[in-house]
Amino acid sequence: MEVLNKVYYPKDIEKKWSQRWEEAQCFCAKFNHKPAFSILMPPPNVTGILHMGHTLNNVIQDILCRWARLQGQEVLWIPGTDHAGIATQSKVEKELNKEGLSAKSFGREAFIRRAQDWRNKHGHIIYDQLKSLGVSCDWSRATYTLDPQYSCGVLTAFVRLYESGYIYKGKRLVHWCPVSQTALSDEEVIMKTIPGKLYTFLYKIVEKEDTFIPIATTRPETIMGDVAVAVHPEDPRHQHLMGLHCQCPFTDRIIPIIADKAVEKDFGTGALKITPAHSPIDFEIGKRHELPLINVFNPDATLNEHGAPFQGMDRFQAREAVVEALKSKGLLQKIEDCEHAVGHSERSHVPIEPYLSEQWFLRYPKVKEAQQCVEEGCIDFWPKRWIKTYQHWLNNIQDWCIGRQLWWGHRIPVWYHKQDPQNMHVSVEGPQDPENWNQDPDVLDTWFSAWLWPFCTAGWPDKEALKTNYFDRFFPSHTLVSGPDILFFWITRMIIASLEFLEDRPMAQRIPFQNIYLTGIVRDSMGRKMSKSLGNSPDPIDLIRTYGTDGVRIGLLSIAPQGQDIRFDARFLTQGRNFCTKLWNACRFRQMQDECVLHASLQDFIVALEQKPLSLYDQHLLVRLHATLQMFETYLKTFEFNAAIKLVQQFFKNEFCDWYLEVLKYAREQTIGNPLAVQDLCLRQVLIMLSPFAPFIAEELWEQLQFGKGFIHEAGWDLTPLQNFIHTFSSQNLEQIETIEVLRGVVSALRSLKAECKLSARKQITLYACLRETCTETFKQHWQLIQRLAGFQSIEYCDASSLPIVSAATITTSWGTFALLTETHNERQRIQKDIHALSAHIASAELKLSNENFVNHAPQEIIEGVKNLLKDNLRKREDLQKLLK
RNA sequence: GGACGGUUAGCUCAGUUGGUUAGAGCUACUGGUUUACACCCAGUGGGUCGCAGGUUCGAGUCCUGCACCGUCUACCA
Repeated sequence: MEVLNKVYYPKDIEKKWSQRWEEAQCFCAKFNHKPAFSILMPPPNVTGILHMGHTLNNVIQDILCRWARLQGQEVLWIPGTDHAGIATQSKVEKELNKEGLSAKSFGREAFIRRAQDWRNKHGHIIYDQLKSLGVSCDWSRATYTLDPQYSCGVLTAFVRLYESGYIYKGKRLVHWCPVSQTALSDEEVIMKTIPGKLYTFLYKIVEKEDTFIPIATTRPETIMGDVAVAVHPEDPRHQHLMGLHCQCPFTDRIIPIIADKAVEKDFGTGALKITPAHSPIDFEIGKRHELPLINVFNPDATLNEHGAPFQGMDRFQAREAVVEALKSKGLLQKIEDCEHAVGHSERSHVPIEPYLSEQWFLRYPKVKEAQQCVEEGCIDFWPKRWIKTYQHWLNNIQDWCIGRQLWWGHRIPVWYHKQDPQNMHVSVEGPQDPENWNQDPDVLDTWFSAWLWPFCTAGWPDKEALKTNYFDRFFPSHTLVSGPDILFFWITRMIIASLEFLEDRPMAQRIPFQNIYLTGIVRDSMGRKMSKSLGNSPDPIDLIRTYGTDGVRIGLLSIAPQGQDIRFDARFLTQGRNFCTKLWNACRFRQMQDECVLHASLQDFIVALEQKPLSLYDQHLLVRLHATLQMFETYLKTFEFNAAIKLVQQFFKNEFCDWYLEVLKYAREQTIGNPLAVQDLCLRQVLIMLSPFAPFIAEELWEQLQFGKGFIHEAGWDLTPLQNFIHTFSSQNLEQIETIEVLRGVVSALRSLKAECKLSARKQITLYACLRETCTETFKQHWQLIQRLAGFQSIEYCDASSLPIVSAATITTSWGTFALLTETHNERQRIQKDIHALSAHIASAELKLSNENFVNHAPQEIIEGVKNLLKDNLRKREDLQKLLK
């Protein structure tokens, strides 16, 4: 018969199955009577390229989907991409700049066309990369956040929130990115603690000759925007100055010295310059004291006319210049080093400015409900500890600045009348007479579209679309899988949006997902975050080329404990690849033994098992297989993927290959048991367990070995027939089956004995055995196998006194003592060492048992356990002591 | 400043409700290759479980304090 290639070549096989799955539309969700299961794929940016984080996330989602399919559920997994406002806009701007053009000169319409072109050209890259990971999502339902229907949902959400009073326009300090020149939300600002300087300047008191007040600041460039100096009302140092005025440097402004409790007495000089247009605290103080707002910056953070005499300078240049100027006037008292936290733009990495502007804000609806649904357990977190973080954020939630001064995105559906700009029109369709209106120039934050993902992907608010997409069947989804970095950006907001917009349902039907699984961060082998600038982020596509998709998936998952950061090292992928090869070869070995015939169902396998009586080795393996299957199921239910994959690997390698197949080579010669049927069943179940993790190789071998008529994911996961079958023999025979474990221990001990004597494993010599009476029969029953596995020519049974002692190496097991004739020195010493070790264990056990407290308090089974162990050790020691005599 | 996570073998990590002599994998070292697989097999070595106390008959596991590493979060010019 035809046998597999000697080596597994993933590339062709992956291509073949990707095509076959797609042709058969395996992963398109259908309407049927199966239980429904769905997952929301976090949409990557259209500008994105696949990184290790995506790889981990999507593989986990794929495992959940494939596992659900195995269990007979109908699975919907919608993929998609996000238009990524700032990221895409800056990418296109850069491209234009290269051509010597600027976005502004290009104009809004032309720019958007250009961005669309860009998306059409590059949008498929991330999809192709995802496909090569083997993800089983429904590509026919792929959604893009700027699709017309999706956009309609976004605008509808805006209009509804506006109408119910949650969206409003306000003039206040926002986080301003001087590079992208747009406002940002709180979440897009990253606080970094950086070293800076704290300058102390002297402001001249107007009312008193030659008197100064020292003020401390880290931002001298905003001095021209000062409108007051504030001190703490109870600060003794400045009592005499309160109510007086001082001169604002570089301007002719006379500014008051005011008292406000927000000033920290102990920081700096205790006197704070108040620049309400450039600092949130100052803004609040300014409001309380009705101070004017003076903005000294242009949108790009160069100084404007209020910043004279430094107009036109960049903010950092201006800082130097101001310091120099005041120094030359003798008004600089000191410069100190100081660490302080400065907000940085998440995208362009520059320090953000608190900047006064008019923006759209959202006051979050349904905050209480969002907390409640987690408290009540409608939504569960994995790992649980994230619940605290989630609740903490909701407790401190701030209004969301949703407007962005960009062109790329959903334009805000608000129009201002040309004659009367106070007259606003807010609707999805826009006004009837557009010629009389100007639309708001801003677009919405990208996350304002992403937070609608759970239902806009199904066509919300269009009721017909929701129906044709079986929304009610597949909502809520089962699990959201993501990194914790977008817990607030996206996950929490999706919960709020779903609670708000699906209002006519009970809470359990309004939440977007039942579980939130937060993965760890993939770091490099030194524990650093992966980043472009460090160049420590491997390209998953390269890794797939080297290790195969399944190798990458297995390797990555086996080092990803639940919610813990991952230290990535390619050598783990080597393990994954090696495992695939091993699996491949075990199947090849099966083919070499005998023809494989088509088995259509699990029942067929069991029928095959019943054709011949099973050996003890067969029975033992089947019992182990069953235990493995049950454990596997538990692990997947509790999202312990790394434990699950390790379990399968361990069963397959240690129990199946290294033990059973070696036994089988002997058993076949002896024609005992039913090794073919046992192998078939084990391989079948191993492939099934592996299929969510390593879908390509599993599918290929499933076909090669003819384990079913259809795809492997149609195999089903009902263990009952197997359980019943195993019960037929294991119930009366369990004790005997368990002796196989001891047998393995004895074989291992004998191998070790030979190795220690520097004898080759194949060296055929005589084994001297001094067996315990109760074990003699069992030992003899397995002797031929032991002989073969450990390599002995013959055996001589003897009692302890006749064992050849001094010139022999010995080992003692629970079945008895074994010895080899060899030129070993120090054998006595070795035995003494063993006796010594045993004595320590014996002493500890005896101490325990003589402790009344222990005997009175400890549970019976623990005491029994200690007693048995003591007995066993005592006997072993006795055996050894006999040898020395 | 607050919250959370981590600290167990050279490395990466398991270790359930406290309970028998703390386990894997990788690496290292030794040896082997018979009916699959050198992307293989067998064997060996290696740990006062971060530190200091406490509770208990019994602590890697529970409690208290400390140290170090990391993440998030709020920030004072």
